[in-house]
Amino acid sequence: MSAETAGGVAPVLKALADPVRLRLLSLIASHADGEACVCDLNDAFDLSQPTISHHLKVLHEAGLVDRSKRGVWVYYAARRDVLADLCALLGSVAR
Amino acid sequence: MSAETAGGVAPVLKALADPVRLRLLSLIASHADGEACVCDLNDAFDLSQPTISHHLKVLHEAGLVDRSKRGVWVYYAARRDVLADLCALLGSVAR
DNA sequence: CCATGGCATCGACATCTGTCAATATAGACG
DNA sequence: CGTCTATATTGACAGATGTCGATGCCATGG
Repeated sequence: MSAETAGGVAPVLKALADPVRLRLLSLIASHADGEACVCDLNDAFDLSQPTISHHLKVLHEAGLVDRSKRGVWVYYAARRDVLADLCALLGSVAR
Repeated sequence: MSAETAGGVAPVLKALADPVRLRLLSLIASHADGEACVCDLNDAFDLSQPTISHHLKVLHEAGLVDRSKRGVWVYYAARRDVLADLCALLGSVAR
């Protein structure tokens, strides 16, 4: 793997490398339509609302979730393609 | 994904979430027999020998590489199965 | 127009992380 | 034994990270 590739992939892995963010992404992806409202996500954790907001921002900035505001609510949607690309890259290292 | 699963996978992802360690693992895995001597790895980076040793330790403690000493040299071998399991888990989230 | 509720941002704090120079350890070979 | 040579450990330091309370922003409803 080139240094450039590694430098590009590492931030995405870093965004995933947290138990809270892993569960957040999993929760979002397992929702119907692959998107979830922040209000639902807040209730799933014993963490403050700003902390969840922070983790969602990290996932978003890594390109792992899309963000869309509809009325008062904000929905985050999982980027399955990004996850699949990452998976393919790891698979190529394993093989 | 359960909190326990997330808590178990996150440390492995954290070990992977560094450009140097990604390239290290990739280098090790791409070697014949899937293992590489530390002396080869040191030369591939513009980093001090202790720093490389530190990163290898992180990879080893995460279970991503095996360590075997043969004479004066130490060889690290990629755990392809662990990488494959991780890949499968990410794939299940994406799907 | 003001109050409320959902979400983001800020500031602060303790902890963790990546890096290096210095030093230790441990085989191999005179 | 003494001295290389290869690798690991230690100590130190700057910068990043996860968390919270307080606060700000923005739609919606009275």
